[in-house]
Amino acid sequence: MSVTIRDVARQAGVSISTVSRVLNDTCPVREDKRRSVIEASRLLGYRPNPAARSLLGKKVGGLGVLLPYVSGEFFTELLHGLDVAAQESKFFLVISTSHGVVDEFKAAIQAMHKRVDGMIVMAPELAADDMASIAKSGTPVSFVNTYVDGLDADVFNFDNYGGAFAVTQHLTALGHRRIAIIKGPSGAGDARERLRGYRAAMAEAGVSDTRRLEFDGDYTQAAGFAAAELIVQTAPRPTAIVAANDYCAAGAISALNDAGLAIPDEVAVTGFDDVPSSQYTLPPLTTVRVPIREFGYQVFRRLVARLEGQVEEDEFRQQVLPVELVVRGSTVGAVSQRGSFR
Amino acid sequence: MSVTIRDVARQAGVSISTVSRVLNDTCPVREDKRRSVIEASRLLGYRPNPAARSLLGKKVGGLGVLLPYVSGEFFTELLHGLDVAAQESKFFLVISTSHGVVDEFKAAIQAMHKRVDGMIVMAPELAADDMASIAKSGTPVSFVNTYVDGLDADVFNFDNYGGAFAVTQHLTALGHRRIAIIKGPSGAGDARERLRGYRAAMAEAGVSDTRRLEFDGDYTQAAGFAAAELIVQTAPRPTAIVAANDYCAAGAISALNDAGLAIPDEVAVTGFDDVPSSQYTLPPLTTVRVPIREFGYQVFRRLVARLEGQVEEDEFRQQVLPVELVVRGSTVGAVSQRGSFR
DNA sequence: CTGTTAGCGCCTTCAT
DNA sequence: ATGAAGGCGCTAACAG
Repeated sequence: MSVTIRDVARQAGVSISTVSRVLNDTCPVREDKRRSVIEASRLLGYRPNPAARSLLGKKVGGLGVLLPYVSGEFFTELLHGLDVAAQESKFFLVISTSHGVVDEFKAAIQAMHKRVDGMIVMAPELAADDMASIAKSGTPVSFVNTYVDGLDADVFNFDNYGGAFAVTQHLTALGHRRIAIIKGPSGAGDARERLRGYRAAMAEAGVSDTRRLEFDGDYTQAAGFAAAELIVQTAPRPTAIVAANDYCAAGAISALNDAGLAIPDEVAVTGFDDVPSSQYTLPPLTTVRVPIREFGYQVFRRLVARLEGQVEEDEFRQQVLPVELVVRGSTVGAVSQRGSFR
Repeated sequence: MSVTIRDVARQAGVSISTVSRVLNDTCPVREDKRRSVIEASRLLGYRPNPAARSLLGKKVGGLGVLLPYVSGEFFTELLHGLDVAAQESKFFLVISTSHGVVDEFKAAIQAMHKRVDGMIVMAPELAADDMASIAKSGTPVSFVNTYVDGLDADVFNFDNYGGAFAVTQHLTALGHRRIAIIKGPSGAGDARERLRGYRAAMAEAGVSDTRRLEFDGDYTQAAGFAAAELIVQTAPRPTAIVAANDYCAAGAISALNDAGLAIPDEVAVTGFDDVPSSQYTLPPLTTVRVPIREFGYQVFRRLVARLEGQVEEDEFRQQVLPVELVVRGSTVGAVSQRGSFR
């Protein structure tokens, strides 16, 4: 086995409590003993066993992160923000993915038990009561991108509604009226919010019935491609497409290119998220910028504040982070301007 | 506190040993007791405390991953591969980053102690003896992208030498002779290997002295930009640039565009890694494809095999994974072909 | 100031 | 087949 506190005590010629006191700096210890403990500890290469500490009810120093995936630019950016915050706070990150499968998700939650002091959870597919029970499990949790009310947890969302409203309004302001939407997965709260924003902006422009303009999708490029193929066959053909996210928009752009339709002159396209690669589509994508990394950072900081007792146990916050419209060539030819909508 | 094995025992009217036996399926237990234990356990929502288990010398079920960063397409892809493998093997991932700072790295290693059963480490900046001491720490370790001999650990590398050789040879075959290279960080083993490959291919083409053609860089886009600015001022001007990685190549492309030089007609450019965005540079980048995700997966599997005792304790493997030349528009105009070089 | 002791939750002999 | 008891490494009372 590895070296324990007892080995250090023996080596230093003191009791184990003295070693503990020196290493944790919890009570004053005579200088010579203190020194010999420190030396013995270094000599032996002693590392306290975190399991033993944890057993005594101490914090373990880890934060769990539960995401659908780790790949894709969205999650990458989120992880980056979390990582920066973790480094600052001396927490380590335990990461699990659910791949949208509820069972994998629950298994991951189980696995986190007692291994982390808190959790950051993004689980669009999870039912409200499952979330509630996680929130009550004893481990503090922050939910991300979650539209469930009354959780005993902090909840952080982007302004999905506002962003979708803004990008749709941008199109109506350009004169578009037949604006199709490629929706996100029907179960996901963020996708619903984006749909709501689209409908509201359409209604404001006088289009109150959008049923014929709504097409199914699931945030993937493939779905965007397939939906756009349907859209271009619709008569009268929509003059613009609001895609639920950037990947989906990228798929739509491919389909429009295949169909020989000019973007934005014959069909304009918009996305959502502003992942880095959206600057490089042809034409570059008009979209809604989401400050993902900053978002991750803030979520983390708030959770750490709670763990450190700086937040009342029963004080929960529901926070909506602003987003920003980014106008590029996929809606207005040969122009690249950016505007904030609030 | 949370519910312990004792609570379950009381609820089920048996001893804690019986509970343990039932839950771990370690010895036969009378059917009715077994059932009441299972029910009690579910009723109370019992979760074994992993800290207590770990204290008894059991595996903790986690794998540590230590990387310079989590952002950037390279690390993202690597994480993805690791994540897939982790999910399969029911391991959780503990992730830490060093940001290239040796002290952060060492702190992270400390933090992993006894919290994980094994570690996957990528630390280009770490000294050989530090690696050796990590390898001997008791926790099995796999090193990634590491050029240090004689480690008591598995070591996985890409064929950095071969890839650089191939991409340089591709240029010499096109007739180029004044081929500049923008190097990676001088301390990094992979960068050294890439430089070696470049020099070998140049020598093969009859250019044995490349000193005037070598420019400093550090894998960043900014460095690529700066280096290319120097390169275009060189007389006689190089006709091609081998960049140490794709980001660096992207910076060089920007600089060449700013200088009004046509790619590839006046200056050809190559990268290394084939990160996804390299398909979208203008022109698309000729580069070396590295199967990063697959790589992560394999590294993980091998480590798990070791943890499960399927590998002899003192059997270490040094593995080099093949790479592939991808030819795009940045070296040959209006063509997009892909070839394997081995 | 310092050593001794009692657990934290669990698994594992050792008896029964 | 099952219960009692010891101990993993550590911290925090409790005595000196």
